[in-house]
Amino acid sequence: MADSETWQETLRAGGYRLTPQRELVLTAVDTLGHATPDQVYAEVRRHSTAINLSTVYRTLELLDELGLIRHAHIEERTPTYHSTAGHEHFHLVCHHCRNVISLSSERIERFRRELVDEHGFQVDVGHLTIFGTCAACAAAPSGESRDDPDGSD
Amino acid sequence: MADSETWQETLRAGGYRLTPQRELVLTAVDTLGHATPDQVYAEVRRHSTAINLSTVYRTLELLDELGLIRHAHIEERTPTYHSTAGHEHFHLVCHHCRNVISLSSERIERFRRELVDEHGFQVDVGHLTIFGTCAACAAAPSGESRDDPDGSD
DNA sequence: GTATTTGCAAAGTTTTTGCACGTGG
DNA sequence: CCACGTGCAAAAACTTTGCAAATAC
Repeated sequence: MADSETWQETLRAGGYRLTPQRELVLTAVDTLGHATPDQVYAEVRRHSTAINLSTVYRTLELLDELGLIRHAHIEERTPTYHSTAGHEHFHLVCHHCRNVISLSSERIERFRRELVDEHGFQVDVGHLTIFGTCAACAAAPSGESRDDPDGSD
Repeated sequence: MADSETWQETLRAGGYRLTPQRELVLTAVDTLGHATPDQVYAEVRRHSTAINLSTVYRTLELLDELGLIRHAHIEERTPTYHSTAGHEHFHLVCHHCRNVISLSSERIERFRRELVDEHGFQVDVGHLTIFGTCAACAAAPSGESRDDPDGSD
């Protein structure tokens, strides 16, 4: 993880170059909070046309390897990237309204420890996504609170 | 969930017909434990050539809607289907060796309750996949225990 | 008999790749 | 300068769709 290093230092330390595209992608992920490659591309294009979708894919993969961003599986079949600038967190995603709630990794600490103690399994908290039904959607008898008419996934 | 109904009754109750293809797909998912559409297709083909890949996709979707199977996201961008015949469970998946450990929903009961109490969020346990590092891979300094040379995802 | 389901082939989406050109260090 | 990175276009991988033929009931 980038700890106290700047992203520039992290790239350099890995033997990678600082390019405008890499900065644009990193900034876009920070701005968006959570974003699929397509969304990152769209966000970058708002600031500059000087980027190609395949570069976005390559850059996201690189930044993920370097720990400057992380990805989880919030959408059905596209990874969703998020910044690692803040505290480590995981996600609750509502099946119905697709709202995403971010929770600090402290909230899962006890359960995480149980899995280590009993199974020797170390949870990757930053990658964790928990699906279910949020309070609002559970309360709505039909689907009044839904942004998305389809309750799939 | 299919509770005490047979799969035949569940299909009928939904107004759907009993077809050989639907039985073959359901059996394949039960046999495989966890499987992507491709793997289900391959398994079905071992018993019969009388099925088409698009039918597999359509059938998996239908069986999922009816609760006869469930899907989680174990692979990078393909849903993985599993039977609902046994007890409800969730999955631990190792990033490195890709081994899948199934745990009974009881194992997550306390944490599940915390999320309900504090956030009103009801976890969909059957859909839950937790990524991390298994005991064997944590012990292996380089990567001796890996089936998969790549530690991605 | 007839509405549902399937097979087939074609189209749609999303992601990856090869390669020549451009550029950061 | 020169190895690394990017744009472009084409290919690959995966999934969905339209429609005629087959079939469950």
